[in-house]
Amino acid sequence: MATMTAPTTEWLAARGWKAFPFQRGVWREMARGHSGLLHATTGSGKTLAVWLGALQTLADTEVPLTVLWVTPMRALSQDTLLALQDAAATLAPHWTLAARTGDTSTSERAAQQRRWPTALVTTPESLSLMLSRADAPEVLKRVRLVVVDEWHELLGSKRGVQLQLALARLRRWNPALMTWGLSATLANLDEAAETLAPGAVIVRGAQDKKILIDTLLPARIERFAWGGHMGLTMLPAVVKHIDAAASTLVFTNTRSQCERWFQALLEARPDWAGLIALHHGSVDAEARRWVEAAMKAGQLKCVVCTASLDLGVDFLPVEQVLQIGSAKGVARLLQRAGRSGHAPGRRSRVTLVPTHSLEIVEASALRAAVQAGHIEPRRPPDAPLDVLVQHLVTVALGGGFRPDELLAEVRSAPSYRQLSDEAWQWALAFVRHGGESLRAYPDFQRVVPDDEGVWRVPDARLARRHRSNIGTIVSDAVMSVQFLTGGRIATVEESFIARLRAGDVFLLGGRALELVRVEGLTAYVRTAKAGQALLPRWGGGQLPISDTLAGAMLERFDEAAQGRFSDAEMRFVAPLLTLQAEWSALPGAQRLLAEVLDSNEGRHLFLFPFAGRTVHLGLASLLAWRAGRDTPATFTMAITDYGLELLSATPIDWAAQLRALLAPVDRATLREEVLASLNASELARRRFREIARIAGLIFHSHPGEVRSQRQLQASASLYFDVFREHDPDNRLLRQAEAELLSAELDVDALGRALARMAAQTLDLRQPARPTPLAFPLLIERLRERVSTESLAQRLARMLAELEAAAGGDAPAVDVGSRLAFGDVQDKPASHRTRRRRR
DNA sequence: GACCTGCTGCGGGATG
Repeated sequence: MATMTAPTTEWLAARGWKAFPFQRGVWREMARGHSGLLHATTGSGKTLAVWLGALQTLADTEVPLTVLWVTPMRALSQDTLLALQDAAATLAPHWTLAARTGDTSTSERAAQQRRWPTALVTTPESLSLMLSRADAPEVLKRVRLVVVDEWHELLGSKRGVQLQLALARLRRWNPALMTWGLSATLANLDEAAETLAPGAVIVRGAQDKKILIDTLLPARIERFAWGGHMGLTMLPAVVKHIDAAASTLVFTNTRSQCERWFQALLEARPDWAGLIALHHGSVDAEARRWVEAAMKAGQLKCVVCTASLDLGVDFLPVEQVLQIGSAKGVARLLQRAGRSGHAPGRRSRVTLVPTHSLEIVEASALRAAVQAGHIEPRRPPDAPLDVLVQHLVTVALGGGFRPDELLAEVRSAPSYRQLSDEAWQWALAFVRHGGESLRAYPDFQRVVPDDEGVWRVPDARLARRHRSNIGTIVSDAVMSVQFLTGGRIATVEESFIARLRAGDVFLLGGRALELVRVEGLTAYVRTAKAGQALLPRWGGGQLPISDTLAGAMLERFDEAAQGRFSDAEMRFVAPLLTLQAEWSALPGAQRLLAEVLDSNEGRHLFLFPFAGRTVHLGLASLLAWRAGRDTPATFTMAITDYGLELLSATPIDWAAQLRALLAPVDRATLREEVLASLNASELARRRFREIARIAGLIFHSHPGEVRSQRQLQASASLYFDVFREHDPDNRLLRQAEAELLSAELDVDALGRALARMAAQTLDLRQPARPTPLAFPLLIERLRERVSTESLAQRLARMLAELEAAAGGDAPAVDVGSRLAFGDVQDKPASHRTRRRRR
């Protein structure tokens, strides 16, 4: 047995590490057996700090599974394993280390089980799978330390909740278990620490990362920003910027934007072929691994990517990061900036590339927020029953449980601290026989108490099915896109391919492809000529800008209102803001701006709460619903991250009514009103699919079987209807509604926004024409109504006339004549994506 | 021919 002493400064220096004070802080806390949360800037040596602490504290014991190291990504597991092995080779050569994820081969798994390694690197899902082993208690009770890497990534999701339940289990088996989280900085560090482990100490690591944030400003200011969000007008400047550095990571917000930019860069610089690559969630895994390796080896000049490279392989050679379009939040920007200069003492550099004028204000706001240390919080989900139900079956497989004991354990997981007895009984009944409406079906009698009162899974087939469906990530069914000759290219949502016909051309994986035929869940393609392609649209989440960022923007507007333009970005947009102030007013932290404008379409209300598009969607529906309660009226709405538009044919007296319509109400009333104002049951039905999957009602996969999206949606929908008719109190139904309100509509944020607006001065203006702030909303709504061709023409005309008016020599524009829709046929929004060039 | 919005992450194992 080797006993380790603290590594010497020389030992650390030889590996390029300085002994930072926070590292000693971690070692001291560990020596006392404390749990903790270590937060520090990326690339500051968090991993080594905790690992060295583990070696010092635990190296004189060498039992199987002394340390579990949990990472959110398989790719990270491999990297982490190598880093841990390096230090252990010198300091604890008697330790064995291994990784275990979905990538681990059957033979490796078998070898691990014959002799568990001292330290195991794994994922939350693989940890849950280990809990489902019959010998889980014997094997896992020896764990003395769990390290959770990138805890901020897991904290706010059901994956984090699943991990909380696993930790609660390990803690019951070993009450002295230490838990250490590694995290980026968050607004709610206390909550993050407490959610990880009760009483965890917070250790602040190195925060001295130098981050340089600058903005690529366009050649001239567009006072009426409408130019889409692709940002390709910035191409020449971006090319120049990439050219000037050895290596660049270009972040885009969407996969289609990623594809489009990659093509555009290649067209601009054909000599970069082979030197630039693209990387996003739909690109084939093999191709992604190649890109990561090539970037790491310094063979690539530039990678265009989405959030797929937010985490992951640490690219030492990355010199700079470009962010095309809004970063949406302070934490996201920091995360991305941290991809460059990823080593202690090195500087990160991120350059923002705005795709419309207001994003230049965002850029200024982002820098201010970073300087002030304002970073978004991440909040754990509250007692999701689908995750609990899955966990119950897992535990029943992993040695079985007695309900009373398990209840205490589950309540020790912070997300379930308030779990009611009724909810617990419901969850038990659900795994026992599927709840009231499913009693008749043996497939839902998953867990049964034996003679001694221990609940177990008696059926080997159900056990196997459960294991192959463990996890909380529910993604849409995707089709694999392959060449006729067999090479896999990428995956796209079934719905995208379903819209195409043989012969159609689309851009994917950096290539123009022609669809040949579809077989099952595979689409066969051949190479087509570039230049005439449809862009795939993937079904994705919507990313509203964060409260933190929106708040920072309002502060910028306040400064502008006082005539202060404190940085290059604000000076650049000064003409836009000045015009806005002239024609109407600027919004501000204490001032809620509303604009009312009449056209021959009707009366437009523009409101600028700066609360992000999710909140604006709920708010627009709520306003329309409240307004229509007294006087029947039909509204058309548009939303952006900055504001909303309500258009009514009837001349609503907004000046008299708006204040009252924005009145805050208590939480329960607000939830009722929001549900009433939307097509809530359809939205909840969609939400229910995820819950049904996690709770084990429907199955993502049986080994050797692939099911299409349509099948899954159909069966989820069936359960939804059955429950609603025969079991209306079903708690999974209620959860779907609650998640719709919280996760999708963010009704609590809406409540906060209403409260904030009530405290603001309402500044209602009646401008003669659409203002720079209103213009994007006008466009947003037009986009939904008219074809792109005529939209472009109309916009060009509107813009020319608004610019003329802004120039000062033109008479006030009669907006009505500009907005006449007589020449335009209304079309469903989907036509925009169906359009084909012939 | 210009125009295009909408992210990421995981996952079996008994038997021969």
